[in-house]
Amino acid sequence: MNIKDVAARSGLPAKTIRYYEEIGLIRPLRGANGYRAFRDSDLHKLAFLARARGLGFTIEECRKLLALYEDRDRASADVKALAEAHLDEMERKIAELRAMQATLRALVESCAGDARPDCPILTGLAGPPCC
Amino acid sequence: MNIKDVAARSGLPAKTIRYYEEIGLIRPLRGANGYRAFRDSDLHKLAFLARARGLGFTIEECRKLLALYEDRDRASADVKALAEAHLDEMERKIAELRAMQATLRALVESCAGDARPDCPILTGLAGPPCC
DNA sequence: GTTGACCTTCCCATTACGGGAAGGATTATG
DNA sequence: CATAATCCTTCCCGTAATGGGAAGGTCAAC
Repeated sequence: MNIKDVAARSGLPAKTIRYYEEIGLIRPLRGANGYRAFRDSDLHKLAFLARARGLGFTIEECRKLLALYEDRDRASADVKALAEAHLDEMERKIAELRAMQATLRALVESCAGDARPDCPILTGLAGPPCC
Repeated sequence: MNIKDVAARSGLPAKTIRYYEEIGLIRPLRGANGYRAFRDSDLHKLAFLARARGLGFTIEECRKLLALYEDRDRASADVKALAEAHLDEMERKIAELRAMQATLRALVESCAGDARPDCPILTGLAGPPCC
């Protein structure tokens, strides 16, 4: 398979696939013409990576997941630990976003949003709530 | 004021302050020795930027907010629109994180997490749920 | 006068790619 | 069989918002 085929089948852009090779996530063969020659195993890995990335795992986490995937003697506990760490990280990000949202929402709600210049959002950003 | 002072008072690292100057968010004066000489107005802007960044606004959004802040004839509606767009963006990100979380959480919950190699997380990543 | 704490600029690294150029290979069409 | 379209390759630059650290000038204190 050439790169366009695996791109279509994995859902990843060709650019991304080349990048994944560059950083050692996959090692496709090479044809006599210099073209990458992808095996089914490469495609499987790419599809795996596409899903893992889609769940928000970083590239380095994906690398570990792939290593575990390829290691038939892994302990599922290792996988679970990685996944739970990622769940925690997402939880943290959500909490952070919610906190920012809450603060901004309060400012937005106190803003008239009309043609006048008075704006509690700007004064809120300019200084501590009421000094 | 020198950079260390405004850094301490604004809560921003000196590096960040230099960067903000480089991209034109602030324009501190310069002393004869080449040191940046920050006025109170610079400090106010930096504090404003620190709060806006803390609420998740991008640098370009901060630039617009700062312009509105400095424009005494702005309409509060313009500020509110910017803030609401940002609220929407945060909402979108939260939804995305929650969706990823839900998927991953389902996989994690079906994983024994013991010394055995069988792992639904990995098989889930390897292929569509049940084909 | 010499530390030590500042300040400056400059360059490289980060994350995970995307755009696009320059040029070779393959395939399709006339 | 020539040529055009489509592929492929590598290479280099750009993103967002800094952080790290080097090389070197300045300033305050002792």
